[in-house]
Amino acid sequence: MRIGELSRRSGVSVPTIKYYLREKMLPEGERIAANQVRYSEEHLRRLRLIRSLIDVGGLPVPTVREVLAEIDASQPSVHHAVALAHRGLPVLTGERSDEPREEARRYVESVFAARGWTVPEDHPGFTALVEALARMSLLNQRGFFECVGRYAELAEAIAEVDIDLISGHTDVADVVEKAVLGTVLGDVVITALRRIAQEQVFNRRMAQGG
Amino acid sequence: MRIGELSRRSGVSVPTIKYYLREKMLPEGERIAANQVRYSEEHLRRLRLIRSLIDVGGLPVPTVREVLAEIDASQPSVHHAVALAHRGLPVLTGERSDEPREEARRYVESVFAARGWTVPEDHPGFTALVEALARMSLLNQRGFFECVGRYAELAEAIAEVDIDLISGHTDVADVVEKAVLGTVLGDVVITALRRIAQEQVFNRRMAQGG
DNA sequence: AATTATCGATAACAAAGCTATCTATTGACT
DNA sequence: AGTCAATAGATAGCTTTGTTATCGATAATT
Repeated sequence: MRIGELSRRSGVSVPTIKYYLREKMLPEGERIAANQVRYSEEHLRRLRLIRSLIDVGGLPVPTVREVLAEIDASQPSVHHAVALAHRGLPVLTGERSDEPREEARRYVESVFAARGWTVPEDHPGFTALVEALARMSLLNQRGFFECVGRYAELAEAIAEVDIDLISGHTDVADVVEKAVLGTVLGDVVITALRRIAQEQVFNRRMAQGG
Repeated sequence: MRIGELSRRSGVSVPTIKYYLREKMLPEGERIAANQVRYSEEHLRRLRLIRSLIDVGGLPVPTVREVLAEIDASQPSVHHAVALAHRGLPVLTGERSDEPREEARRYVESVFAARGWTVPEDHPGFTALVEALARMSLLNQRGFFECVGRYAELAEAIAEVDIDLISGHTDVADVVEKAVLGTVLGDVVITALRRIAQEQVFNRRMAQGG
């Protein structure tokens, strides 16, 4: 198909498709003539993947490019691809370590030790978690700390479901893509479900207790 | 204190503080002279709240302003404040309803019916959820649908913890602020924990099964 | 033959979020 | 009292991000 049809079927404007081509997020099509390029169903699929990561997952364009590069690699790594995909999280690595941050860090370490989790200090998830708790502490909301253990337990149950979803597949590229989507769109799904569940629980308790 | 000290103690530059004042996110200080304003500890706290919502929660500035306005309201509503705070989610309401979207919508409704959840069709969480699943469907990842039920169950367990945290407090403004922080920073906490838990579960299974 | 689409390159645009500049005060210190 | 840094308020500028528009030359379509 030509770029016009690709645009129509994907819902992405022609200039934007050209932009993605320039940014190497979309591979070049098959050159038919000096001035003519043909695109395939694969391009359509790739475009849908890009748009999903951008407007559902909220990933910035450069991150999408990196994630796609990893998916396209000859030896793609699930671990690396998902790590890249997590650039949606606040990146808060270079922060100074003042007292509330140290307190939060010690607390998280104790919770993880209790669960038998082993996490490197510079893990993006770890630093994001510490940062969130440090802010809570700064805002005198230290009561939140007590929830972290229970959240961790439930996060583990979620992760079991996540890993179930990708295990049993052998094609590496497929697993990587599933992992990326499961993580990025999965975050949206879980956040949305949490939001809805909060209302259900809230309403139920209002009805019961008053 | 004067604006310089406020800047030093909060880590926010003077021009940025002035910007937040212009944007009505930070209330005006006490006017000492025609050309002199005094700020309080409350301003410092507010500034920390703003920065937490922006750089940990990732909320856009206009959304932060709305959330703060609700917190400041004479009769603040937890429901409304949290709804505003959820503008971090992809806002995908005006989407056309094509076949994959309809399929996703029907599926979500069946899952909710099974759990006894009642949700209006235009609920932001609902539309975000439907959109995420529709994209999965478009990308031939319909296997993800089967996880939604389990995710919903776990989301409900998370929501129980969330509601526990804010119940038992009587001051309305305090409850609203706790709810907003619990939702916005809580999302970051849960996402980070999920990411870490995925690695733990993955490594554990590798060790066991191979 | 006439119209429309496409190509690649480059420039323009819009929003978001800060940051810088400017002038007239004002406070702090010697 | 005199000097110098800080402040207020207003306005303009900057950077990044993501997208869109323009253009001249070719190619496809009717």
